Amino acid sequence: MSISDRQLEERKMRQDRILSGALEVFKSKGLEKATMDEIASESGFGKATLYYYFHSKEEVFAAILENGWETLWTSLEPVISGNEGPRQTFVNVLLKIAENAKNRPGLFEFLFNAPKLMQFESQPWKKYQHRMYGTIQGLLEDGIREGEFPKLDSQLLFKAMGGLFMGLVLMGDRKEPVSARDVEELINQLITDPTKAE
Amino acid sequence: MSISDRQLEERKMRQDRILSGALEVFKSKGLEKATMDEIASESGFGKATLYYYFHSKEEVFAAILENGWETLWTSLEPVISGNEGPRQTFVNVLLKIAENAKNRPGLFEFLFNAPKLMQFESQPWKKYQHRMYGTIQGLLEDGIREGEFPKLDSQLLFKAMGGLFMGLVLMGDRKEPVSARDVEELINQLITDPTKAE
DNA sequence: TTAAATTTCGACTGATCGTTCGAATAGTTT
DNA sequence: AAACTATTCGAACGATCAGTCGAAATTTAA
Repeated sequence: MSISDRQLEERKMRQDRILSGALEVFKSKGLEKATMDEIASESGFGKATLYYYFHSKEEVFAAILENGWETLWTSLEPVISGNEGPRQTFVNVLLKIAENAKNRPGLFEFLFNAPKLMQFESQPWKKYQHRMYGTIQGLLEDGIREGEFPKLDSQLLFKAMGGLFMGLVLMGDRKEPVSARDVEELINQLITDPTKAE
Repeated sequence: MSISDRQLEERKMRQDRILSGALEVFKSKGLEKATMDEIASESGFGKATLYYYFHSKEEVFAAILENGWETLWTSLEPVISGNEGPRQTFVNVLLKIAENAKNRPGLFEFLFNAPKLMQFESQPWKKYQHRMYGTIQGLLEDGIREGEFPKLDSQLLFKAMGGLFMGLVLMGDRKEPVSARDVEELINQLITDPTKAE
């Protein structure tokens, strides 16, 4: 007989345990300064055992990103295929991302910032990243076309709104995370909505 | 006799040459992956010579940040002490930063992003950073009080506007940097100005 | 129970790289 | 020119650490 379901499941649990130990270390040290020894002791395995589950430190790192992006994207899909207007859908997407960020503190700083300086061979998480960015860009374009956003270059608007959101969710002290209410209020008060001009 | 002015000046020029070589390397490799050998060959000195001018790799890095922040802050001072309203002054500050970023491409990504994961002993550039953030926060508070921005929590507005600006200036392809015109137009069209509500 | 497969791990290795050494060269002063 | 100072640098050192090895422990299958 081959390998049992339970075995596969347990193996996956061990991988996840390694991954979450690794995330802690990466968060505090960054990719380069994090050592496999530290990841090992943080996750409760011997160093060599890590190499039984992953080929390299980079692979561990990549697995964290891949997992994170996939989870994020999956949670976003229903929001995106909802049938509200572009502007509201856009806000809903932000709210959902903020919710994710709240549930897994620290991970999202990674998802968005980590891959800057990194030329691994394959970056499978980029698939999700591009999908997400594409979707958001599309929402903004639709919103502009329908007059729910000011008539601006959509690339520019994308950068601005992307940055704004990063600033809200990922900046400053982690102690007081930004609430969903804050995000929604802020966008609606701050960002001109031509359809609501009095 | 002691050391001549010219000698001091030449020494400073050599330090600057090292710093700008180092910036190139740090930009493409990051702090950890950048090697002193590469910085040496990039700046045209032998490796040991670097240590004649700086005590360590970290000191080189810190000198880049310190220089950059000081230059930035100095260029900001006249803008800040101008006597336009808070909102316009805020826009002017952003424009000035964008101008700086354009003149020294790549440096500003550093100034704002690099010090995240870094616990050096002394971080003298933080002085400028705090001054700048404090000033901007003050402008936003004044702007809110005078009704030039929506009535929002100023911390939140600060994060949002900070992020927005980072997104504009530091995100995406470096090839097509955001122009001053873009920044100004975007802020004025995008960010609600209650005094101009029709 | 015994054989086979899976999982674990401490000790070792090899490469990388920050930093130091000591000596050579260039420049300045007397 | 001689004495002194400032500058340069390749070679060597030593610490760190990713990744490997081979054997032990544990689990599963027969």
